[in-house]
Amino acid sequence: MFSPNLHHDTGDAMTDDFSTEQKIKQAAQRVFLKKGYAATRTRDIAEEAGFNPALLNYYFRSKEKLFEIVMLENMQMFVAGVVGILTDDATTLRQKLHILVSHYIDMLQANPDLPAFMIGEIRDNPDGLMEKIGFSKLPPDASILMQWRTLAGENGTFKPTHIMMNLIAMVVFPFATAPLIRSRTAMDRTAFSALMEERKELIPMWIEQMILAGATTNPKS
Amino acid sequence: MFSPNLHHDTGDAMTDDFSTEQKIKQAAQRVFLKKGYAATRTRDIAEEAGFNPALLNYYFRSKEKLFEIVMLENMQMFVAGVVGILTDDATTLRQKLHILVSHYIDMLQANPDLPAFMIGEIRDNPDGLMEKIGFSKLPPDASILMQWRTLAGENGTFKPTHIMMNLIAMVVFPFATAPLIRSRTAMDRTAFSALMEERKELIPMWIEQMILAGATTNPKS
DNA sequence: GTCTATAACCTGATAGAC
DNA sequence: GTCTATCAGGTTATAGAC
Repeated sequence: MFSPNLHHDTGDAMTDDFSTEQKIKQAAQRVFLKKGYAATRTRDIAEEAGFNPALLNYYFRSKEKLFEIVMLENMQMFVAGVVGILTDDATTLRQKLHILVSHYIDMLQANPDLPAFMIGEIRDNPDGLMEKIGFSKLPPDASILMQWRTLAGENGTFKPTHIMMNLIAMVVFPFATAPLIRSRTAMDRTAFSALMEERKELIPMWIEQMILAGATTNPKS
Repeated sequence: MFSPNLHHDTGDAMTDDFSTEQKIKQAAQRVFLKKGYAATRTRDIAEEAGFNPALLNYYFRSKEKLFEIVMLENMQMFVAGVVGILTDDATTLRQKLHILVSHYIDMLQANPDLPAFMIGEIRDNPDGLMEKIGFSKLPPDASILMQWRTLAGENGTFKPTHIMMNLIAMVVFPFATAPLIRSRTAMDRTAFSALMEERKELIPMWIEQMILAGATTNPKS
């Protein structure tokens, strides 16, 4: 039903990253990411890529089709590699947290507009593209879940969902609100980046504390 | 330069909440909040309010003017009352955290679309309406800052900015991503609300831990 | 494959009757 | 104050020349 290349194949086995099609896709990625779907005009994309607006329709048929492609790739960026990290039997829980947080912060430093874009899309298209993404659920015996239970005890006092929320929130939210944070604290882009680098060490530490705070052995008892 | 009522006064002293003007504003609030500025058509607002599209221009002259008004009120919701909480000499730090978190969660339970809306606007209009908001900086001797220093020691190992980020992130982020969270965890709206109610107790606890973890007395020493 | 010209459509805003 | 009808402007998409 869905094909990334709507037009005929080039005949070349390898995909040429400098082809017009690729350039348009990359330009679209940048513009959609910065402004969102509704606020983006196809002319913006053509201008950004330095091409004629008609080429967009030649290669991708419509703005919407192009958006779906870019969208899908952006979403996959969010989940790429994560399952591998979480199911690795060779790493400790502490190591997993470190690797996961570093992985995400690095990715977001390179793509700082991604969080706001995703949040906008989640809103505009609640059930639309959400399923298309390979957000495959973890198997119940995934390494991280076993380790989690060991640390928190079988009957931790609050749900893992809370901790997951916190982990993602602490990593992603600062990027989503970066313009506001920077203007409020008079940080420039470099200072903000440095702050996020600090968080690579801090967030895993905080998360570990949270897991312990919810462990079976309640401080009050 | 900016006046909420562009047309002549009604002559009535009290503002009638059921006037056409008010109804349009409320409908606009709902639609803008759900879809953002760019994706909203003036016809959507008229339909939502059950009125003729022409009335929007009659009362507010343009879509943009109407948006500014609604926007401003939304943003003020975010900061309303917070300074008062943070500078109250009669409450402990722990109490302040509790009150602040409860205050925000209550407000967001009533306005769950607000976070995604704000994030979208921060992106689309980085420096535009940000200053109009009464985001008045705290005085350096604000009660909460003194109490913070007492708890963390004068030279806490990491910046208060981190903790502030975490506090806001843990409260706001779940709402910004609620549709995704609910679909991923098979929660209905009620279950999600209940989860956020739990967080009224949990977040202040976590934050306190974080402050202690960054206190002058380092666990390692 | 790429460009120019233009069609087809949509959206915000206004004029004028009631 | 509210409605109908319509305009002006801008946007996506296509037809057809090169």
